[in-house]
Amino acid sequence: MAQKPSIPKGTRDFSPVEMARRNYIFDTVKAVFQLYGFQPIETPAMENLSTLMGKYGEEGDKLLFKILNSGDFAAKANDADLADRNSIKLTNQISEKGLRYDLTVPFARFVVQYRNDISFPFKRYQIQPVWRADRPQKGRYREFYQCDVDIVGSDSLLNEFELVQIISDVFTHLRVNTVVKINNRKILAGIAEAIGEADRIVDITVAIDKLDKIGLEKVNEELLEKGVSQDAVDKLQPILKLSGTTDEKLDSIEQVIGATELGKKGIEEVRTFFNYISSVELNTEVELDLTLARGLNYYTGAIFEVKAKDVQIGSICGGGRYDDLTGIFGMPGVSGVGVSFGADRIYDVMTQLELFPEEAVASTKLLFVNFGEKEEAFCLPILRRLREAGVNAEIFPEAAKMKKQMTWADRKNIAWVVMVGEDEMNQGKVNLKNMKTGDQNLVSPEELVRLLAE
RNA sequence: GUGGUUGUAGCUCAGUUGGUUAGAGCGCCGGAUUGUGGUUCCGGAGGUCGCCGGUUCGAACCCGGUCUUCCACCCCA
Repeated sequence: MAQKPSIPKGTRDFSPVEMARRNYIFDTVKAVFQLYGFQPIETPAMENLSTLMGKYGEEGDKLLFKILNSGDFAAKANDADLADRNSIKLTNQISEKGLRYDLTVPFARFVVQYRNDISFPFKRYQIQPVWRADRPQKGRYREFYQCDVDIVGSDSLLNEFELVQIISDVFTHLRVNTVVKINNRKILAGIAEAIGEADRIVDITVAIDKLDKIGLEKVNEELLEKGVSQDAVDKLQPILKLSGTTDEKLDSIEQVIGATELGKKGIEEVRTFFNYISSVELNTEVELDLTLARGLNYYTGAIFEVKAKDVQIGSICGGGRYDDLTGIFGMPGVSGVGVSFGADRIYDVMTQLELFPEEAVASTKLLFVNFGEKEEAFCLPILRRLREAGVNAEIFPEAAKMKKQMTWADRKNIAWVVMVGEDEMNQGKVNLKNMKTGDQNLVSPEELVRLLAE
């Protein structure tokens, strides 16, 4: 029985038009990365499960796609675990590889593995798909592309500043209105410490991150539910209600957390960062958002998130500083900072806003209509010369009906069509038709090449 | 992972309380135009109604399961 062809949930095919648009995004992102001195690397789609597991928290482990071992893996599995139907224990025995979940952890692995060949600070970019066994919904796919830029081996906040400029440049080129939100994990840690709940930092940050989504009351409820004391929640209130300019926010929060070591350091970092920001003109708004807590467990300093102003779709770019990601792979004391552009979400935003330029869909410039063998022989050398001159050109591969060939050219959005029949061959010329205006002219092959090569 | 939602022609969607042969628009193919596309006119093809099972004399319609879509939660690009 012929089954209906389909692809796995949360994955997508890309048509030529979609690819042209996606490449438009990738190309501009790439160009900006290179402008700032970053170099590309690639890593395999699959990594050893041991390098992936435990890096993204408990949730993350569940969202990893695991790859079954080759061969008769079931025979080697432990009988007791098989009988128990213990998925987690069983997984360890039948799977040792997984699809990468992001590009940062594989990059950390890469850095450690090639530490002797890399000169630090190492600035790399990486544009590849990642996979998450999440349930798909709007702007959320199981296979999607990330465009990562990271600097490892430098503590300087100049790197954070460079990243924000990259973000600004990318979205300026793409004509997407964005706001960059900045926070600092050290400030969050300082807050947790100052209110006497230092070890609850994760629960606290996750809860206050939802502030603009569920409101102050629900956040407080959630905090209490998670076991944060009433006293601590009370102390947190002034921080949640902070407003004003960046300087004002920093001044007020300093009064609360300035005494904690981490908090003090965090405030200092954010001040330095904003000094850099104010030293140049940026097209993008940069805002200190103390409720911004998103990000993976491994962030230790700055946290970034970029939102599209005109479309609601979650963040289209995010990142931060991680002080010791390479430590897990046996290389401690190397700090890194980076951001990741979500190409698929950027695509969705740009589609919704109709921001793709028409030229993004590159196509053939000229088509030779095929009239038959003799005419073919006449056209082929001319076609060759056009291509040598750098003109995207092609000939219809068979002598199909004129109407068929014209329709084909029209649908492929080809700008020019050349028709050569007996009359034209006798005169040694070709009939050049402009598909937009409908105008037709007899020109010599030399003229044709000259005209189209411009 | 939890709760909900969606699925009918290539695409967007109609389809009466369950009742003959399941429709439209767009697209596709052919013709008017044997050397001219995008406009117009005429004609044509295309469906196991997501899949499997059940109820019924009878199911696109009711019930169960499953897959898919989208949404909320969780989390995230």
